Amino acid sequence: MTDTPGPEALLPLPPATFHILLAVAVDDRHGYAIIQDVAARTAGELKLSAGTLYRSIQRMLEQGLVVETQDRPAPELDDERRRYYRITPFGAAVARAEARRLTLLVKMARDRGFAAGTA
Amino acid sequence: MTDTPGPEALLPLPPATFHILLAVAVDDRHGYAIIQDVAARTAGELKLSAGTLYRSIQRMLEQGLVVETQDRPAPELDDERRRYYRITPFGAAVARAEARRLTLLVKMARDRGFAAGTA
DNA sequence: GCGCACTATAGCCATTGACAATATATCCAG
DNA sequence: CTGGATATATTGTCAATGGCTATAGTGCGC
Repeated sequence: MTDTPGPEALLPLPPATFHILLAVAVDDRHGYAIIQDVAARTAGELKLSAGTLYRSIQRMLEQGLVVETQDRPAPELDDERRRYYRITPFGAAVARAEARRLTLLVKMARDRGFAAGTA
Repeated sequence: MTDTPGPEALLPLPPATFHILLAVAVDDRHGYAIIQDVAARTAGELKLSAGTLYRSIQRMLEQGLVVETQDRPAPELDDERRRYYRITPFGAAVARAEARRLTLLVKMARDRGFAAGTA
C-alpha cells in the first residue's frame, strides 16, 4: 500500500464489514465462526450469508483491515479447510471511527426525539 | 396497504432513509431543505445527492414513512416548486426502532473494546 | 448574458448483500 | 449403504441502494 488514507476514509463502513470486525476483535476467527458469532450476537436478527461474508473478507484483506494468520489451534481442534483472520491495528482504528460515527448518529436521533429506550 | 407489518420489518433502514426521517422529525421539510439539513447536521460529512434523496422519498411515501402535506408556509416564504414532507406516526415508530438497533450495535462495539468516547 | 443557487426528476453505474449452487468431508439416522 | 445435516470455503446472479450527472426552469449577482 502506498497510501495512508486514515481510518475515516473508509467510512461509513458497510454494515457487514463492521460486524466482521466486531467478530474478530477479540480472537482470531475463521469465516464460518464469524457467521455464527454474528448470528449469536444479534440473537439471530442478522445472519450473514456465506456470499456476503467471504466477499466482505476479500475486500477487508485488500484494505488491510484484517490479515490471514498462520497461527492455528492445536491440530485436534483444527480443521484444515479453515482460514483464520486477525484484525489489524488499522482495522481496529477503523472500527473505532465507525463506532464514533454511529454514536453520533444515535445522539442525533435522540436529539430529534427518537429516544432509543435505554438499551 | 392493508397490512400492519410492524416497524421492525423495515430494519435495517437504509442510511439515507434514516437521515431523511431525522430531517423531517421536527418540522415538515421539502426535498432541498432535507439535503441541507443532513449536510449541516453531519458537518458536511454526508451530502445526500439529489438522486438519492428523491428516490428515497419515493420509497418512503410508498412505505408510509412520510406523507406529502398540503400545509404550506406563508406565500412570501414559499416556493411553489417545493413539495413538503411530514413524518407519519409509523415513520416515527420505524425511526425509534432503528435508533434502538443502532444503540445495540454501538453497545456491542463498546463490549468488543471499541470505546466510542462516551456520548 | 453567464453562472450560480434553488428546486425536482431521471438515467447510468458501482458497491453491497441476499440467495443459491458448487465442492468436499464428516457424521448420524434409517 | 444411502440420504441428510453440519462444517467450511467459493462463486454466480440478482435486487436494492446510493453517487454522479444531465435535464429543466426560476431568480439573482456580476
